[in-house]
Amino acid sequence: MPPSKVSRDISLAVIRTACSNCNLRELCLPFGLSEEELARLDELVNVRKRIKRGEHLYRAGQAFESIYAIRSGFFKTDVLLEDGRDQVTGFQMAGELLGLDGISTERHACNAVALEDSEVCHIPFSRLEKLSREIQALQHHFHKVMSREIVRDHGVMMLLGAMRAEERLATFLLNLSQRFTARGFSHSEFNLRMTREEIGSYLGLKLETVSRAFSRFQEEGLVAVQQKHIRILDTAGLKLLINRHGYPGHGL
Amino acid sequence: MPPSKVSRDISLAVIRTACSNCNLRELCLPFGLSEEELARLDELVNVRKRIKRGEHLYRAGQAFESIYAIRSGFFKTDVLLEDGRDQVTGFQMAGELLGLDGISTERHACNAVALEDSEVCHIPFSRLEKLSREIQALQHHFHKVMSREIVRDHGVMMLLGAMRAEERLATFLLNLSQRFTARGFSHSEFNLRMTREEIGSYLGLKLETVSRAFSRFQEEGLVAVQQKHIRILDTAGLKLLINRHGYPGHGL
DNA sequence: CGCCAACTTGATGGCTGTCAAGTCAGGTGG
DNA sequence: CCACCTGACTTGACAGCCATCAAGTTGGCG
Repeated sequence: MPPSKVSRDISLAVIRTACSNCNLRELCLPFGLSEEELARLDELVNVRKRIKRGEHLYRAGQAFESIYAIRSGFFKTDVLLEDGRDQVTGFQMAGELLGLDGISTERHACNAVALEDSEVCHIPFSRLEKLSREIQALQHHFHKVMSREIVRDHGVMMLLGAMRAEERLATFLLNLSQRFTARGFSHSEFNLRMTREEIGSYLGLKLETVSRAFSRFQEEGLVAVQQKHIRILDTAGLKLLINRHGYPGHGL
Repeated sequence: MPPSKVSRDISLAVIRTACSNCNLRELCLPFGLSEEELARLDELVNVRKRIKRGEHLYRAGQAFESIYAIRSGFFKTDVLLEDGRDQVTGFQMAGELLGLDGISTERHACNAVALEDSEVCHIPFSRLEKLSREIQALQHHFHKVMSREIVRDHGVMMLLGAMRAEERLATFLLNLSQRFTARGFSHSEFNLRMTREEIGSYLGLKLETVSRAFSRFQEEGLVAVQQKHIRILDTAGLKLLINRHGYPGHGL
């Protein structure tokens, strides 16, 4: 595992930017704001940071001050148990927010690590709260984003608590596909940014089990797997696979 | 499973109430508000509903309009898969909020069921948003509550993804104990409101596994179990049990 | 008193974890 | 440009934890 050396401060090239020009407007905080409101958000979200692959955006325990919007790149978040076990709690891509977990205790509750060279917008939280007291649409949208995170987490609980290995992986692939689609990329072909071990941690499986499930999907013609490159060949087949184990005598 | 007959409207005895007199002030939304601010919250949260054991407070798919603060009683929330599998996503007790999942899509994303006769305070969400634009402390506290839910969910993911059956149950019991303590009840002795099957669903286990784990805890003198009555005899022992399976060669 | 849901306990099996060996791909240095 | 090296991945054999199936017990309630 890489982070053996003491982590220096993140190499942050600070750049001016503007939500009003961002092509992720529709996915991110600016959603639904008027021109004038957008301009006010711009004043707040005006600093971008570059995070290189493998570096931490923040670590569990650090004081919380800001949330981050992913401008480009790919992240994972994870939590650690005292004895060294860890659990990946999510993978985040462009347009999604990082750091919401820190509001609760004013300290970050998880680690956020870039899985590829990335850029994030820096959003001081107290200023966001101030602005969302003034702009109703911003307030409401922010609440929706937090709520969506809660709903997403419940979906992961379902996945971890009630699904078998292949169902979990199928759900994961379909979810990735859908999120890539929403960003204008191919829904059927993409590169995984994370290792089998990270996928396994997220899905509550060991890396060998993830690997075997991929192989089986390939045998059955559901996907074409070549290392990190994935082509989804049979979306319907993957969906079908997920709902086959509910009632006894439902096919298997 | 009971809900076979068509669910009539919840029998709701509507009662006037006031946050300013509520003995759950310190746990609930009013936390940190001044006298005057409290009075304004009172205007909003002025209706109480009674929900009888087994009844739904809301169902997945219903239009979202309000969140609910539990005044007394005990609830579970769960999500359903199309094929009939379900996953309990949480157990909620007095002072906790229900319905945050509905903000995202304006429809409830899960079911909320009373596990004993309960009372909830009804909080129209649009009015809460309005008030929290005007009262900074309320806004901030509400954000903290949502964030806390996210952090809690990540803890459950850790539990489901990285722990074994007995660790999960121990974690669950310690969590209940801590929450009862915060409400002024005994930390070592309480009654479970949920069945073994519901505990199992929450923990990603079958009811038989939950039962066996209880028996084993009893054999080892960690807890005294008599049906739904639980006495925790060795808190330290339960905690110890949780961190024994991390690194290889860590005791087991 | 009897019924039924909830719970406990035992026997068995299967999914996934563990351990191990081997393959592949990408990057580095000669 | 190629050999080497390393991390990531695949595949196989085996084992263990938990699910499944089944029978019996308990406790609450009408």
